[in-house]
Amino acid sequence: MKINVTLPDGNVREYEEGATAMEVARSISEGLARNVLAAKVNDEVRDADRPLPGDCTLSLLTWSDPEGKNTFWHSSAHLLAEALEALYPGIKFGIGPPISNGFYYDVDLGDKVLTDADFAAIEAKMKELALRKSVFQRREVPKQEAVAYYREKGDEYKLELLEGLRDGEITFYTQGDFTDLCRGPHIPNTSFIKAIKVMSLAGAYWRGDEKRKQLTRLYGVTFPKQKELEEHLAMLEEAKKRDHRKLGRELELFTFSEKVGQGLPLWLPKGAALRERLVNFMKTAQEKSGYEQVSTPHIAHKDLYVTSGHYEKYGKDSFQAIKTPHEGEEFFLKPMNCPHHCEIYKSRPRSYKELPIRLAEFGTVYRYEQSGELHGLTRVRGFTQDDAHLFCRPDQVKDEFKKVIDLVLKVLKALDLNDFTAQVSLRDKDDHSKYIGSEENWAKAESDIQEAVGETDMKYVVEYGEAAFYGPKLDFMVNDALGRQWQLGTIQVDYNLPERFELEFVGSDNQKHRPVMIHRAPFGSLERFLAVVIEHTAGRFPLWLAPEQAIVLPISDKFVENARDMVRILKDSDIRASVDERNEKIGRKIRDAELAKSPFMLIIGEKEAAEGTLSIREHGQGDLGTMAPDRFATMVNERIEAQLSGDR
RNA sequence: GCCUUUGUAGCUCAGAGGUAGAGCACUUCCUUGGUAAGGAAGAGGUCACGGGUUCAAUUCCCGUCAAAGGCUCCA
Repeated sequence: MKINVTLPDGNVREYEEGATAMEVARSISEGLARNVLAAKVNDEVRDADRPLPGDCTLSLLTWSDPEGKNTFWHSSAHLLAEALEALYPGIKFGIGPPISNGFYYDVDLGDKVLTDADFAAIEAKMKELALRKSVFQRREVPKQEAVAYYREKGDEYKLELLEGLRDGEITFYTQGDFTDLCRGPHIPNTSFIKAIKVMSLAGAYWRGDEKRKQLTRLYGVTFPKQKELEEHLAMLEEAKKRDHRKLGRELELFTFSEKVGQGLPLWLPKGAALRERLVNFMKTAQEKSGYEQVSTPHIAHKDLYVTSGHYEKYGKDSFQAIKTPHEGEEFFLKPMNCPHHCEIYKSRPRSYKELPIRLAEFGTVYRYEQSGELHGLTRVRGFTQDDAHLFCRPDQVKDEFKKVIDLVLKVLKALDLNDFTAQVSLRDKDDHSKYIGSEENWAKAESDIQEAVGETDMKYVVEYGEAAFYGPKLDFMVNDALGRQWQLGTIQVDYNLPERFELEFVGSDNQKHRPVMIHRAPFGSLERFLAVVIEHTAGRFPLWLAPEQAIVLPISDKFVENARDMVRILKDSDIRASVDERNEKIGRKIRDAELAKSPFMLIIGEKEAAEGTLSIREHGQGDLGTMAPDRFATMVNERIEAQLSGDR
């Protein structure tokens, strides 16, 4: 019997029945066979050495395929487990999956406490075992046998995993002396794993449940070539250099103080200038789009959050109430702006004619985050949202959504964040019971969102079951310069709050109707957004956003006065500039300005002073020649305009 | 909150059971220099905080606080 194998290029080849993917690879080329990690057979990823099931489509997976990498790292997790079992006999195993940058294995080490001093020994053991070229042997076993195996081994974690599996679908993989319950697939043998690094150590609750035992999680990363490991480590180094916490200190953007409290950033003048630019940028854009600015206090009466439902849901995780001394009334720091905005909406009767009403506020909110969760500016306890709430009629949802998407795209463009994905989060397909709001409204909003998104040219994915209980949403996940993904802007439809606050408008039928509310924040929070911008640009902010756009460098003190005059001229053209008045040589001033990432260095000496010009040097570019200050200002302002209109 | 690690000058980091060091930054002086570090001198630390062990602790032990990586959570 022969079978027909269809390859990705459409070629159909004939093989003997029982041929493996590896044999197919070998028939194409030895080189390919050496690199095959796994095979995708009719869309299922399988071991390359398993016989093909008959006529099928086949793609051979190598390191360059995401599934190939996953398989490689999954097998590496098994190798890590094998090494750990060899080094610490009797330990128990949780799970060991591949992740986006490597893999981990959760283990119960009993009384043994692992520290990073043990990494070298673990790596050495893994390398030793990898060289044995152990094959990953697949074996289908009856459930009883699997249970018996782990009973004897005394591994309650694997037994628990087995409970969730049906008889007949259980497979074991064995490489060397290590056998693991595993669906597979795996790479052909351990010798593919050439470069190994144990990265870090962490506690991880069994099955992510903090009431259960905390296991030791070991993270590792492996590669088929030593060079790739080195590149990976270099990439991590680069990420460290761009870390917004480090750049924030170096560029004097923000700081933290133990006295003020953790998770509460203090913005330094230059950082505050950045915030100011972002806020102004957004305000201008919003004014053009029919938003109205409002302003609400930082605290509110407990009743507000009882009405909104947040008190019940989050009260215990929130900060403690502030009580008035005589009446004992309870107030809370505001964790979000929407309840306040609902009250603004309610301040008078509303007609269908005035909808949509768009209330915007750069509202600073406070949330209690667990101490271990705080991280630089991306996770803080006090932050400012570029928040707005759109109150509209159900028939306006699509249009409003569309406008918000345009606004978000404009923001991302101005910040050069061109690599992003939009995620549409809809209801669980099978279970509509956990969502509030009418079936009719949901169905309409869900199709509105998808249509609105579909009418743009951006990439998007639809996730079912990811909607909030109160409405569907659209999130923007931005990939930064290092390929890391961040959730920034968000647009959410909300049926819950209009209900709870009993919001109404009078329709053309003279009847009362319930408006739909849309929450939206293109930046998300200024803090997190700036963190991403800092890391994405490595501190070289777009010209329009840079705290200082130009620094004037006099050749010697004789020209300080001329330099000051130049700054005055530039400021008249809205260029942010200052003078480096230090008694230093020009080389030094240039070096420091380059390190401070000043976009332009304007050098003024005898020649320029006589001509009334400036010698222009651009950050990272070098000398651009001389220019009169007004011409320089025009050039800068033209560039800014181009950046803001996304036209470059 | 939990697990592992860390906390020495403004920053980056050495160091040792006998009360501290470097580079950069800072101050003063000299130098007035043309596209990535001019020279000299000086000042600056309760070695995170609180206990304990010790003749002696910044160093060893415990606790607290803060930070890093992860887990959990995220209106």
